[in-house]
Amino acid sequence: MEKNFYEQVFEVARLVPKGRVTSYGAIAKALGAGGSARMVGYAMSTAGLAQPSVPAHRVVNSSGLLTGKFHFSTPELMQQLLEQEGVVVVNDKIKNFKDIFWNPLDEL
DNA sequence: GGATTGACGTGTC
DNA sequence: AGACACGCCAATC
Repeated sequence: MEKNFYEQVFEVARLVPKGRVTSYGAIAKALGAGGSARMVGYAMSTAGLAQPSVPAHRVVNSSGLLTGKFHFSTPELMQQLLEQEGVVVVNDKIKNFKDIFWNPLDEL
């Protein structure tokens, strides 16, 4: 552990390619945190304060639901950003989530 | 330094 | 299918 847990989370979150999404649990696992998926989400809450903007909109829960959209400037921002990248969002949930899901472990 | 918290995950009812 | 409960682990108060 040379970096803080937060920084590691931010790092992985920034690695998410455009038009793709990942889940908190996947990131946690990629960091070796395993079941500490909550920490990932918690870290993301500070992502807004992180200097290199973190694409938190590309990170959703395992169901592909935009759980953290309320933490953005505006709840609509998250969905808008995703749609901008070609991600289809329906009813606050990502369509074809499994299809566009980006696994950090696949890159790491 | 103990208790609380939390943008989660999985399993049950 | 929707709601509820418990578990995990680190940061913050």
